[in-house]
Parts: sequence; C-alpha cells; structure tokens
Amino acid sequence: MGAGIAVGVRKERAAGTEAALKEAARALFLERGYAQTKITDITKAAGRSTGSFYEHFAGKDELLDALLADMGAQVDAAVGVGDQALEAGDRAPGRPHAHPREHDLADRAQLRTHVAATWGVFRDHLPVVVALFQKSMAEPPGSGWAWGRLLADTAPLREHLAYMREQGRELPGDPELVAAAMGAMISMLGYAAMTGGAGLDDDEVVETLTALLHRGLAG
Amino acid sequence: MGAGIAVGVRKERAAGTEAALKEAARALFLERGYAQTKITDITKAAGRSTGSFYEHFAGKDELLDALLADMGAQVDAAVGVGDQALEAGDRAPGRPHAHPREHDLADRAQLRTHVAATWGVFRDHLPVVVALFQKSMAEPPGSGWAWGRLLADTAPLREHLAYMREQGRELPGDPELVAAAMGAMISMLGYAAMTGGAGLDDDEVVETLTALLHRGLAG
DNA sequence: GTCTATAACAGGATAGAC
DNA sequence: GTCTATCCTGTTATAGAC
Repeated sequence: MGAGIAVGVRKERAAGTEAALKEAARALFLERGYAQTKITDITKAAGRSTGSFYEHFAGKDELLDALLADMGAQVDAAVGVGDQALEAGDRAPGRPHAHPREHDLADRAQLRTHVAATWGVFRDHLPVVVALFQKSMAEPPGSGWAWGRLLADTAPLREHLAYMREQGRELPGDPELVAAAMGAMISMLGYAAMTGGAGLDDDEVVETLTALLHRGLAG
Repeated sequence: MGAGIAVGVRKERAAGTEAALKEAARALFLERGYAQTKITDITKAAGRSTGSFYEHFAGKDELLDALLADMGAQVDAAVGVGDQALEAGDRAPGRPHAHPREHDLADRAQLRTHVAATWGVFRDHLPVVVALFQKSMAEPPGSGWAWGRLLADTAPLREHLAYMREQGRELPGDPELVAAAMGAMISMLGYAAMTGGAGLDDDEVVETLTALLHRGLAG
C-alpha cells in the first residue's frame, strides 16, 4: 500500500526547526502518547529550546493540527489515486474527496480495497492517528464527540451501504449503524494492534477483517 | 438484562461520605471524562471538603479501582446467572468466572446472548466503563496496553472461537484476531454510541451487531 | 472524620538578551 | 530565530485545628 510519498522518514534539512519539532513530536506521540508528551519533551528531543517552540506553534494542539494537515494532503492524494485505480472517475479539482458512492462492498475485492486503505492510513501515519485518537478519547464523554467523529469518519462507508440497500441488497441493519460498527472495529483494532500487536502481519489482518465483513455484509 | 441489583441509583445513606464521593465521581466521569475531572470537582459535587477525600482514597486512581471492584462484583454475579440460564453448568465456588468454552457462536441465539451481555455491562456501568476506557486510551501507546487489554477482555470469546474451529467450522481468521476484532467493534461502538448516540435503541444495536457477526462467523 | 488553609509541584507560556 | 530564565496557573496532596 503506502510506499510512495508517504511518511517523511527522509531527513528534513537539519536547519528546519519547525520540521525538527514535528518529527520529534511524531516520535514522542507514538511512544508516550499525546497527553503525556510535554512541550519541553518535544523541544528537548528536537534539540531546541522551549521558547523556540512558540515561534512556530501556538501550542501542542496547533502542532497536532499541522501534523494533521500534512497527513491530510498525503491521504487525499493517495485516496485520489486509489479511486482512479478502481474506476476512471474524473474528480472535480476543487473537491478532492468526491469518493463515488457506487462501490459495491458486497464485492470482496472492493471491500478489501476499502479495508486495506483504512489500515494503510493507520500504518503510514501512525503517530498522528494515534495522537488524534487519544485526544478524541480524552474529550468529555457527555459531549458526544466520539459518536460524532465516528459518524463523520464513516460517512463514505454509509453512502456505499445506503447505495447497496437501494440496489435491493439486504443489510444487517441501518446503513449508518453498520458503517459505524465497521469503522469502530477497524479503528479500534488498528489502534490496539499497531501500538501493541508485535507479531501481527498486516496482510493477515486485512484478510481476516475482509473475510469477516464480507460474509457479514453479503451473507 | 441488567435490572436487578445493578447500578446504585438508590440513595446511599447521606452520611456515607465514601459512597457520596463514589456517586459524584460516577456522575462526573460520565459527564466530563476521567482526566478532566478534578478531585476538587468530586468533593464539591459530593458536598465534602478536599481534605476529606484523602481519608477515603489515596487518589483518583484508587477511587476508580474501588468503582471497578464494585462493578466487578456485580458483573460476576450477573454473568454467573447468565451462564446458568444458558446451561445448568455448576461453577466452582472459588472461580466465579469459569465461563464454559463450548458456546457455539455460530448459533444466533448464543451469539446474541454474548453481544447483549457485553452491551448490557456497558449500559449498566457506563460511568465506570467510560472512565476505564479513557484511562486506558491515555496510556503510552508504546507500552502496548491497548492490545493487551483487548486480548485479555476477549479471551473468553477467543476460547469459543477456538472451540468452534476444533469442531471443524471455518472461521474468517485466527481465533485470537477474530475475537479481538469483535471486541474492538463492540467496545468502541458501545463507547461512542452510549456517550453520544442520542436516538439509538439498544435492541436495534444488539440486533444489528448480532446479524453482522452471525453472518460473518457462520457464513 | 471533617474542615480550612496552604504547601508543593507540575506544566504552559512569556520576557528580554543575543 | 533562538536562547535562558522566569512567571503564572491549575491541581494534587498535606498540616493542623475542630
């Protein structure tokens, strides 16, 4: 999956303080977690001073925003390529994320593509995804954040499922709910597995999830 | 499901400071989250003083431990009853959790019982489950905590699946992995739905999850 | 056991020199 | 832009009277 432009392991020019801070943050977010990473930890790891940090970011949250933006650009590009591979859809320049809803998730190959894509984003941007995940889970439960984010993240999935239902296919339940369940499974398993499942093979996981969901959806 | 002894909405004797603190903590954990709840918030809500708190608990973590213990007792009891309902298994007094591995999750009714049981624990002990979930997710990713906990929590499930495989049933993948995936789905969806899914009906969710997993497992 | 007051300690953020 | 030193705020935890 994600070989190409992907993760910036390549040495950023050493002079770039901003890049150094980002890179240090990624490493620490993955290792200790978002909340546990102090700003001074980041500056120390990047070999810069505390004061210097604020020249580039207003705070930890803004740093994460920047990392998120970096990731977003790369993901949009990758998704675009993926969609083109699936079908020669001409996407409008302004709306990079016009993911067509007519994908048939009862088709094993198409389902697998979706599962693998999500898994790949996790794998390729693990530090950022992890940090975001942690930050989300620290949100006040009463706010309903988790539910809102799950719905938002699985919106394309929901569309696919709604489309399937329109085509007369029988689903296990309401498209929104089924999409949320699928998303919950992949994201939670991804988080757990990639932060702790030492001996797990990505292909095996994708294969297993695909099998489970394929039977689950197609019957 | 969980009507009986369950959640302690019943008025604790007003004099019981410890109980008052616990109750206040439950309410606040659910509303603002574990990390965001300050000890002074709890004491204030319980109508006690800061200093009084430490007479009963060494800190927030120990309070959560106490809540967890309360929940554990109730859950063990409920699970025991549930197992007896499923089959007249005579459990050894010392080991309350000797959940028999010979449950057939390809059987819709038995699968549903398991899904509903998990969902019910979430529902009946939401504040504690939420707090524990949040605390877990704040753990250093590098420690592999999330994966360890997921494996531990789905151990009984894994046993059921391993048993199914021994009986010659074809699973979507490795029992441990499939169990983890199922657990991830239920717990993450449960967290999200119960903290934010306003208009969701528990029965509908259980029904949908059962349907999805039943097809997924039984083909 | 409970209270009030306060110590002790993060950690985030800023000031001002270079 | 970067550094060192410092301030400030919020929270935990304790002291000591009742």
